[in-house]
Amino acid sequence: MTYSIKEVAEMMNVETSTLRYYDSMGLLPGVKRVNGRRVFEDKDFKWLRVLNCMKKINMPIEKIKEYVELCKEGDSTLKERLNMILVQKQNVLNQISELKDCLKEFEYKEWYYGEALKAGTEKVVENVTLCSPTLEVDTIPKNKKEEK
Amino acid sequence: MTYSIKEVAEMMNVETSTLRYYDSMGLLPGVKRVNGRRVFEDKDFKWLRVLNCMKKINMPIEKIKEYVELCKEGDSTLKERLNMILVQKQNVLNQISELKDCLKEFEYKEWYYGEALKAGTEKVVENVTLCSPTLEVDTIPKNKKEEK
DNA sequence: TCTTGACTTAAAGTTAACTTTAAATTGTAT
DNA sequence: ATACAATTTAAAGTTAACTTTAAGTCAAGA
Repeated sequence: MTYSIKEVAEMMNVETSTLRYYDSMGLLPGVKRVNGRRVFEDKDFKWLRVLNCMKKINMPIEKIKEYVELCKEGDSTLKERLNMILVQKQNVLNQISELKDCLKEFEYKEWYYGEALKAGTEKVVENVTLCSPTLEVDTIPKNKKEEK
Repeated sequence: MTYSIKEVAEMMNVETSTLRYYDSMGLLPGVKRVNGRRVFEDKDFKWLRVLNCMKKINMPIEKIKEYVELCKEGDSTLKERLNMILVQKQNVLNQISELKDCLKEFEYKEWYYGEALKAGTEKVVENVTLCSPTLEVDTIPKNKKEEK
């Protein structure tokens, strides 16, 4: 099965110009041409999936290109590629960890605005920086405390 | 306790010029001035912490400014702010979910290159797109299979 | 008092990652 | 055959988020 650049763009949810840009930056190795037009095959999708991941973790295009170049060089770069993958894996783990901290902040804000809305004013909570255990308990109805 | 822009920049791990830029974009409301110089107080750190989160989840500066403006308007915007927080909370959850998928891809690549290095060549694994259960089992030594 | 270092603003410069434009070519339907 | 839609390239334009520069102010120590 083969696909045009437009079809691939739709599948990947990007502009065709973005795919052409990636190609011009050397990020789409092995994409065949027929009469000058790009023709995407199944093997290209395997790579597009990895590319997608690399983009999502904010790897700069130059770094992704480095990886592509290593792949092109063959088996002699296996170790280097593994190292690159390990670094990026740690990078994702760090990002997930940071986002989880942010999530906590937003969850606190959700609680904060919930309390403020109940009271009709922010004054009730505006001096509270952290959702301290004490405060947490105080917001749990008395008849529910035992269940905890 | 008060802090100079340089001290804050060091604590937040950003350039002083970045803090001035944020200020110029209206992202540092309430920072006092003494003889024209910015003076950061403890209350400013509370906000900087939130700002930091908003930056980490890739909220554009314009969007953050919107939130700041709503805060300035007072209690009449509580509901709107809660909605904004809920949207961003979902945003973080989505990002975490996406990153977890990426993590899987990198973990697969780690396995892939591990196998390739053992064999000395990529040919052994290069046709394998997914780390299928079958393949997973095949890489577990026979004497360990029972333990699973 | 003088020098040094940290601060100020406004404006210009930088960078990455696209996006748009223009002009040309090709494939498909009428 | 002709029109239309999709493709191509090269080059210029855009945007967000800083960063740098230049020219000046201010406080503290020698």
